[in-house]
Amino acid sequence: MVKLEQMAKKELKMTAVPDPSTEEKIMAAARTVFLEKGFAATRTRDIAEAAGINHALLNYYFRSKEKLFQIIMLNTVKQFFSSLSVVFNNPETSLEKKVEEVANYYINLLTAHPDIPLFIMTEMKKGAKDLMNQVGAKEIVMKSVFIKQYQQAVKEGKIQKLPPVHFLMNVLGLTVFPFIASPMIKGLVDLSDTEFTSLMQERKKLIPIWVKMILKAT
Amino acid sequence: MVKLEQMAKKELKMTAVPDPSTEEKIMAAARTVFLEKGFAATRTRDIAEAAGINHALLNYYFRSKEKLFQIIMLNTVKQFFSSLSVVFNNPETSLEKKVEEVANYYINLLTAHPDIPLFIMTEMKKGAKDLMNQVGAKEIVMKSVFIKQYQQAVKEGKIQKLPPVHFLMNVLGLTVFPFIASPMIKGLVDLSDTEFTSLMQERKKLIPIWVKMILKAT
DNA sequence: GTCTATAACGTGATAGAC
DNA sequence: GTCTATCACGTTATAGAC
Repeated sequence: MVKLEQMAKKELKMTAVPDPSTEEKIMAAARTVFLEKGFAATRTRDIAEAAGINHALLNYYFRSKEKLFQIIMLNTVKQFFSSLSVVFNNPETSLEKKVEEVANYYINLLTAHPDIPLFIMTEMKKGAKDLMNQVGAKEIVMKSVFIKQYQQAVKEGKIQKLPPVHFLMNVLGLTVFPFIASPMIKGLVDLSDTEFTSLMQERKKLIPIWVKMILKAT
Repeated sequence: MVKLEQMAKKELKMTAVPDPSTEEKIMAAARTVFLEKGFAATRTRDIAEAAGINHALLNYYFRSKEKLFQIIMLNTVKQFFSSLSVVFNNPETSLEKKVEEVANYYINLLTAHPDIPLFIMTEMKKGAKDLMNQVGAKEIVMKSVFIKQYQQAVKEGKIQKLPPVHFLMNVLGLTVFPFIASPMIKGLVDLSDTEFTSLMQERKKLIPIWVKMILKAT
């Protein structure tokens, strides 16, 4: 498990390296293909081809498809929660400001990488607990300044008295769901990719307003 | 394509038949397994086992895994949109009432079959357009009384002036997203299945209130 | 480290007896 | 219609030359 952690770190450091090593090329390609097709539907040959390397090298560097997948998965989940941690634990910003920052961050991230949420949700069905522990998701979210601020606001009667889970589901639902459902949405309303993207940009401003209303509702 | 439609209908009529035929047993089992694992990860042998039949019979009745999948897929999407149509096109109910009914319907459906949304969203990446046409999803939603009421309310200045897509995403996001993300949510907050279900029951009342606030927000 | 060749296995599908 | 046996193929993984 330590080994896996090390290799996972390696992938994250892969930014702007002059000439990517074979190992790095494989990981980059694996990330793309796994995210697009999911574990079961991707063949190691697809990854090798996308990486422009001989497919035997994949096993040389990572032993198995499964191991390679675990590394990619771990990093993707890490990415999903890491910046959330920064935003959620900033003691300087208000509850409302945090919502705004979360919406902004995720809409930017998912506009660039729309496959992330469906990938994470799908693969979490096969073992969420392990992953959540490895990235410390529970601590990041539930022990955050954000939650404390929420509970304080409830105590002061400023917002509706409800468990914070509802609030989490609301913010993520409003922000992340459109990306998950984008094939359906685009089919329903005849949206081009560009039009969809600008809708999401609009939501950066709208979601904080909406959430503010939701919080006060009785 | 006519043939496929007929077989798809057959599956829907499968309720409370005294002794299910082999064909029906296969479809029921296929539905369960496909919904749980997705197309790529399920083996026809899994389906045969779940149905309690010889795995050669699967090909005898349905020619291929692919054909069988299409039937299941079509019915699942149909189910997802059918009752929506009834609710959305009722001229007797108000906009607010419709939101309430949609939330109620989906929370009931997804509590019983939590795998449906992730299944639909995943498989729609490989061809949403065809499916949407086959079930007439675009007409059901975009030409509905619901949309007309929405546009009327905008014209009268009763609600915020925004394209109805945002509204659709909001209602579905608040209602459906929690089921998609349930493995993550349960991991974050340490919820049992029962606790999760009762949270969703709570949302039946909350979502209509929240949506009302969202609509008015400026 | 990288390649070719091939092993080992699983899976979808069919032939043919009953 | 149902079963057993088997084929044909694709896929992961490895052995071994370079």
